[in-house]
Amino acid sequence: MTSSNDSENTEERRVSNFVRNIIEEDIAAGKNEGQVITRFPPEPNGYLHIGHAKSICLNFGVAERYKGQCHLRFDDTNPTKEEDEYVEAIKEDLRWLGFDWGEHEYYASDYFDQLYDWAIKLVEEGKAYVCDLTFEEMKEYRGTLTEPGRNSPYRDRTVEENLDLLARMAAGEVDEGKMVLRAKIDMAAPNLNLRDPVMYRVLKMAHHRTGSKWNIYPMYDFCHGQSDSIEGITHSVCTLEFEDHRPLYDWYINALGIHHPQQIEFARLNIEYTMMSKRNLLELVNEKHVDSWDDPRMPTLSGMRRRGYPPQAIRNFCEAVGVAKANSTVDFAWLEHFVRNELNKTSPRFMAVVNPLKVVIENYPEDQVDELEAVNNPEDPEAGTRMVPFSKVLYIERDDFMEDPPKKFFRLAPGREVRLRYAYFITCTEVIKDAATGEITELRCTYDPETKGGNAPDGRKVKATMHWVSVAHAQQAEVRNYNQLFTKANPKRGKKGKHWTTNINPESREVLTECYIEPALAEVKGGERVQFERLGYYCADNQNHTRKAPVFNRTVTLKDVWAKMQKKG
RNA sequence: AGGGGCGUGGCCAAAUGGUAAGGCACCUGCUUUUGGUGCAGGGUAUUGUAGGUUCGAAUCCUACCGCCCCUGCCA
Repeated sequence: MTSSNDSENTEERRVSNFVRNIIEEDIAAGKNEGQVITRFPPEPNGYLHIGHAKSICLNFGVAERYKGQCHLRFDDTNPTKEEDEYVEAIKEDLRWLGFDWGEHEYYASDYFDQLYDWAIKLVEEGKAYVCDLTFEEMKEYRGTLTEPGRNSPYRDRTVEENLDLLARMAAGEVDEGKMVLRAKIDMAAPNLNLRDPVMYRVLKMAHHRTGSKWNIYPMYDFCHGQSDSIEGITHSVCTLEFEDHRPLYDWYINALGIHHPQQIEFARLNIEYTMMSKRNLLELVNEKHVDSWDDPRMPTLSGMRRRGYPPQAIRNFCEAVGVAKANSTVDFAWLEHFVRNELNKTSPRFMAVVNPLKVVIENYPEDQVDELEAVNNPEDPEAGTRMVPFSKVLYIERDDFMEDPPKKFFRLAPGREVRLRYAYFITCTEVIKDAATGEITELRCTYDPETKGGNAPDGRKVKATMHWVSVAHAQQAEVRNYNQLFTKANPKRGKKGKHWTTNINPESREVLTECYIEPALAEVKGGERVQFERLGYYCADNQNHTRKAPVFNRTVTLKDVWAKMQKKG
């Protein structure tokens, strides 16, 4: 894999974060024999988003940096939510990001037998019991944040009875919701997680990997720490909300006397104008606010892939964002910076007119066609050149002409001369309008044959260079311009009583069907990333794009000082 | 209110007692056949507040303020 200068520089600049500091101290102290084993533990119940990418980059990054390894483990303890489809999608996203877990692909369900044995051990030691309380009763017995809970009336069952009941639960003799296995810890603990937490619940449902073998399934809390332990994880990196669970994991691990991974919690990633919770993303999909999980407006990795974000840009972004314990929300502009930076170096340039205005070059011979040489990527000489056809009738961008331009506008206007990129200087001589609506329908211009290629022999300068396309040679295409999915930087914080979906941006997608692309651009394949000169970076849609009916998604616009000036007024 | 965390410029984030990095954003110039890229420069911080310890504090202590998480048989 080529590591770009950018990623190397970022690597150098980011001297430390607290997770790396801890690991380096551990290595220096000879802890775990200097080994570093991390893991990325997704639940296969949805698609990965950029928030996961932060965790992925951290876990795989740290493993690589310290010559360790990172496991991929699916936390599949709840058969009611998990599916193989998600397992495959997650693996695809991970590979796309560029990470390799080798043979270290695991499933929490691989440990179900071991977990059950451990549960029996805890029962035998009087550290766990079967409880018949209903949901409502359990809640009531749990107490509140400020009041201690009360012991369950089933708390003092004999070991024999507990063993028998647990076996019956496992054998399918107990209905769902009737009994659970709980750890006997402390109903008065100020940390609610320690108030006799549930270890096993009855779920008579087939599991995507273990089939119908089990009628009971371990809770995440009774599974996660032990899974890390079994795999010999040295540093178990997770998000802040699990800080409160650490004492419970410690309790299980100590009670079982097994390897103790060190859990380190960090703040999850938030980005302006988007949201990162699987629940909300699922709602966007289910309620058809977006087309699918991989809708280019989604912050999912599959959505970003479809939108045209390069994986390296996401990795560089995650590296730059850093790792800390303070909750934070990153500027959207920062993400876009990394996307542009990567794309600028790698995408071939083409001319495409997205909002056409017809231009007739009056003094250009009717049947003549010039083939003009254009540079494919000024940032990369190796990308070479291509030929672009020029003829009498062209399209230019509607925004590139103003009949009555303000001072700062230096594109085409009546009587003004500009350059058509790689072609000629042209001067606007006449504006033709629709008699009824007053809309400009066509421009008449003249060209200077001496300026072929874009330079005037007499040395005269021109203030603007514009992109264009020859009508006779252009292919029509669909262009989907995407904007922020939400109108608020924090979509969740809207007016009181208003659902967050009311903050969805009605202009998040603009579909343009009357677009024209130069011939070479029509050769591009689905998934390829290109630049439309002067407009932005685009990606041929990885599902709908065909040679006959091209479809391009806008990844991100180019920076545009003119647009910025207009916005400011 | 009980418990667990967190507060460094507009946004992230370094600095683990020695006198506030860096990036993004923003602003100025220069370069430019993308108003792109690149280059040069610039302004933003009494490090949440108030005290204290110290020759010296973002870093240690105390109090206060603010924000986040926790009462699923979800993860």
